[in-house]
Amino acid sequence: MKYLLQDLKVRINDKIYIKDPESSALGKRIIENSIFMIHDLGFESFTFKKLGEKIGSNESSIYRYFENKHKLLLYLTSWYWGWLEYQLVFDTNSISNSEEKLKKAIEIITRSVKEDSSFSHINEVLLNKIVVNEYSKSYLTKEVDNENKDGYFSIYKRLVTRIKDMIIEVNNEYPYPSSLSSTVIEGALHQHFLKEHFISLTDCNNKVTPAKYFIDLVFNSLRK
Amino acid sequence: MKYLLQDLKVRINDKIYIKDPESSALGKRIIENSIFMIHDLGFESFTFKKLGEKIGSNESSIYRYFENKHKLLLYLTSWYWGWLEYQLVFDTNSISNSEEKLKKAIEIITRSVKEDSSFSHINEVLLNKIVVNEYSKSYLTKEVDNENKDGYFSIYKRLVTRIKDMIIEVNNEYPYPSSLSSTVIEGALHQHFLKEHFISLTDCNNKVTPAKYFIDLVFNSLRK
DNA sequence: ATATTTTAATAGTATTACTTTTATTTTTGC
DNA sequence: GCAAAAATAAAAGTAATACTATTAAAATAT
Repeated sequence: MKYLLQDLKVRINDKIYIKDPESSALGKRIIENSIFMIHDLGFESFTFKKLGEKIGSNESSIYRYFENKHKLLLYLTSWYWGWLEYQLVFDTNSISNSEEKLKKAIEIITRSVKEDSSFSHINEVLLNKIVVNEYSKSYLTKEVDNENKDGYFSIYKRLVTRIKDMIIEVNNEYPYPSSLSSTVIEGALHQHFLKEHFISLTDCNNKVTPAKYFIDLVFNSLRK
Repeated sequence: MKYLLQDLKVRINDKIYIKDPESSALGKRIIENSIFMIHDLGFESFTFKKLGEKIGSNESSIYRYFENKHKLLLYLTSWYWGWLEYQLVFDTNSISNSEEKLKKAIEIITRSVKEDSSFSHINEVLLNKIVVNEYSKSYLTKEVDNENKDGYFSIYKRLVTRIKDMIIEVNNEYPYPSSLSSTVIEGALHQHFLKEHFISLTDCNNKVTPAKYFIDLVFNSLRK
């Protein structure tokens, strides 16, 4: 599988960038180092000027790739969801039993990324942490409806739909498959955040994974 | 109940503000109009300068009350959670049946605020919308651990704990009461957001309330 | 009526989030 | 291998943000 991923290029909506960062060495350095910097500084303190300094390049050159840092965040998070979707499809495709398939799917989307598959300049471990801490900020904006129309969230939406379809496969009478799917995906990020910063608000810890909690939650809801 | 609320003053951690906005007419105008402006502009575009202009006052005067707009957001959201907690306690206190009590609690925390109880300068309808759109931003920061230590999120945490305790009352063998509580409270905000901006990702709409979905979710999990 | 506190007005600073222009370097097409 | 085109770097500039500091005026409290 690692092998196959070597050639994977996640397809990102080309309105998100001005110039495709995958198309040049500078572009790749922008992506690689923006992940380090956003992880270190947090999205609010991260600026293109600082990034330019870090990669020994100019602020204005970065603007040739992304209109602003919000678009860069959309790029990074879209890439992440696309990467997760690939794993989801790959790892569940051969499972014929629908319960098992859904269980596996929940495991994949709720686990924290432990090792950098390092097939590229993208560090998935850090990117996963960025998504936990920053993803909400990409859509909790006044521009969300326009950006949604432009398809900026389509990969994420496709992922929610995939899980929804698996839920329906298990129990087609369950009345809230979309809400349950979005709850699990968003809730997983939230439980990971709580685990790090508000331990009294979660039961997840070293021993109890979010996967365990969410599998219990989902299958209790789908019992007939 | 409206009557009783007239005298309610939500107690906010006094480190959140420099000068208590409840203590002066200017302070109250700051709160009242910041709610209008954050709702209109979104938190990112909201500034103290604009607020100063709107209330016919000076930017620097607002800084006498709040260190920065992040602290103002913490104030507003703390007030909101305190107000919700009051309703929760008030409306569930007399219910002796623990299932019924939890059901009522979920209804209260997942409903959207429909009418301004207008006992004060605070518009709860708009504040509820602000919480849906902006609350995550108050804790998804690099300062969260320090601010948590300083008790900035204590009202919210107390609310999560109250629901957790009600969950345990219904089924003390359920292994994830804290996670379930935090999932419902955070998930309710999320479902309301999806309802407005990503209808394909939720089953909630005019007819199906988030309350309905979450009551089903919770009680399916608590069945013995 | 005076002292104290609060608010308003003004000005100033450092930083952000860009844009523009021009020069230099790199790539590519022939 | 060279010219043209494209990409990048450097520098400078702008408007806005997120503040701080100072001083004056107004409100209030004793």
